[in-house]
Amino acid sequence: MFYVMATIKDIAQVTGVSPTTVSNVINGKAGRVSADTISKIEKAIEDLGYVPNMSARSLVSNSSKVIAMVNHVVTRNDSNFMEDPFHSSFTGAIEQTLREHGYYLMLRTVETSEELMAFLRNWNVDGLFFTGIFKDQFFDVLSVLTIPIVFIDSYVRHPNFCNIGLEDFNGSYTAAKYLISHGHKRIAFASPSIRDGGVLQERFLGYKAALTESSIPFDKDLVFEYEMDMSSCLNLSLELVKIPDLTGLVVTADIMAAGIMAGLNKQGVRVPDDISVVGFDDISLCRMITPNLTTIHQDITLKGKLAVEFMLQRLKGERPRETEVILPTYLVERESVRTL
Amino acid sequence: MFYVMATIKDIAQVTGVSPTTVSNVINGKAGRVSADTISKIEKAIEDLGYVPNMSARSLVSNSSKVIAMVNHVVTRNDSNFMEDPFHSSFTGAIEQTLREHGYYLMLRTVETSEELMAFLRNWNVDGLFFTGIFKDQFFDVLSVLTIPIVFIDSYVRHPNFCNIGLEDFNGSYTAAKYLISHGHKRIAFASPSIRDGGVLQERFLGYKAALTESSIPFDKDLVFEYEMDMSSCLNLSLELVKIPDLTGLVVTADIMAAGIMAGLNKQGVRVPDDISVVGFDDISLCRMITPNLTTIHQDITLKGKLAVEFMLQRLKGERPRETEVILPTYLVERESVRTL
DNA sequence: TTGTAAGCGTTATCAC
DNA sequence: GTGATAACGCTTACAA
Repeated sequence: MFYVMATIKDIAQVTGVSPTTVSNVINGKAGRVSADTISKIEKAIEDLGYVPNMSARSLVSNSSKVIAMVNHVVTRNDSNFMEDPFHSSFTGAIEQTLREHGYYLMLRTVETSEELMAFLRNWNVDGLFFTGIFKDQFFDVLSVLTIPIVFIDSYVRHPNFCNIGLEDFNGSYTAAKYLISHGHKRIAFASPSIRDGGVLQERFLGYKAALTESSIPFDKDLVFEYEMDMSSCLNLSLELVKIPDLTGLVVTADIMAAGIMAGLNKQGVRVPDDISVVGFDDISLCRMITPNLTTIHQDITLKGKLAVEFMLQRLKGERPRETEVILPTYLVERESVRTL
Repeated sequence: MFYVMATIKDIAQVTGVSPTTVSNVINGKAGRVSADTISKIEKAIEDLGYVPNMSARSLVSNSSKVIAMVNHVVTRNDSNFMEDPFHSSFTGAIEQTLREHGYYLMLRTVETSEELMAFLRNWNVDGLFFTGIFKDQFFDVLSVLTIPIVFIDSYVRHPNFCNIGLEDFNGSYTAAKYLISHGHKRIAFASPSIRDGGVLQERFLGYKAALTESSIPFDKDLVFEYEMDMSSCLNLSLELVKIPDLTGLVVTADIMAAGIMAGLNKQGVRVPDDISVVGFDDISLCRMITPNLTTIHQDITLKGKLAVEFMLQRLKGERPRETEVILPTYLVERESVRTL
């Protein structure tokens, strides 16, 4: 397949030593090898352009150096489902750090537990990042595994797992409170489909708690579950303008907020004059739209860093003292909220 | 590592046949096996939860089923380098189709040819997606390979490679022409670092050609190479407002255009009243910002589809008649350009 | 300090 | 139809 594909045997032959010795040198067990042979072998490795065959290693060593980033496949509104700046910056950052530590990143979406399990065993996967899992989903499979598993944004607790989470409840709570403190009373909540035990549910509960705390009756007609893509946002804005007295809106993602605002704008409804909006995430988009979006900030870079850190620790066999990190959120005040 | 890890041998033992027979059944060489044993074996496979060990397969068969998506690591302005909706939607789409055909996707960034080569041989990679390569870069390595290679957005021509490209020249040409036809004469060009033989160079040349064709002298002080992140865009907008008589701006990416527009806005410079802007890509963001961004459309989903299609064809050993597809671009008229 | 040999899970060749 | 056996490239006891 490739021009040359030197193996340990080739190196051994050229150098006049045994495969074992070559292997020892490669694996840094240099204590057992004379300086002379080491340099001879290293030269041969260089000359022949030897690179280890990971499949062979994996086969014999029960460690594949493969880390998987698993996404649960979600029903998506067709095409532009992932015009979501998150995953990419995230995945990129994770790949980089992993690579620096000698690991390889596989991407995979799965639909069922069986699929997941099969995949993990196909490749003898060493570690697992899992994003956006819901309560009980895949739980049967995952809790059986002994490899390091790092969850991102999941409300699952288990001693075997690490979780990098976010103050989701708190975030939306703050958002709603902020609107309330600015005189708003009729506040809607917009989010993609809210599922049990998921991030969005927490955010929803935060929103609700803020209302209750301020003695504002919760009105479930003000909760809108729409997809994040542009046309869904447009449709949603059509609904919003029909609501009498609506003055505030809490949204669970900046992109969605931006889409809605564009829709409202088209309807002649002004933000923040007619409706005030608070987003979630604080992506750079917030400063690109007019008005600049007031939002709940989260540190996505840190999230990625922590996730890999956890993974690498567990990979080394260390057990991090904390099995969970909840990153803080805070409100960034911009221009999309008006005082009533 | 996992609770059970059934192998072909186990299946053989349970069924009372030889590993060879099991292997034959698994690989659909059923012609050689009696219907009776087949069903026995299939049952055992089910019962024991057997899944093939890909490492072993890879080792023996010279085919790993691993497809790599390789990105050239770019100097990036620190963190939020990849807040770019493209790669993620792209990668996601590719993974999905690949998976449906029994392949696995590895993500990898590389800095040098050696690194790339080592990686490919480490895993005996079956196929390669390569994004954003520049002329001659990695060329030495890639032209030696016999595995299918699909380029995306690369100006490299070679009989071994497939390339999914875009009318980059034409896109920016159209953008500039559009501005010119609306009465603009001082038109700047904003882009991330323009490298020889890259996509951005083509776009730059398109812009330049439009000027020349309309007898507008090219002024290299109107070419701005800035990163795409928000703060670079802000800085760039600071420069732009200093230029006397500047009325038009051609930008090579929508996100960048949006960032610049936000910056201009902050300076009290209005789009399109003071400066008209044309973007590139037509991401959903265009309809979220005010004014809606006039831009050059490209079909990113189609790009992904074609890329996998090419890959799968070549993987099957077919040689596509065309080795290159250049996707069309066209201008989408919105609100960011004013007639002078 | 170095070498021999077995074995990881799979497929392929060839014999029965 | 079915089954030994070897081989893929590597690591690891165990010898020498």
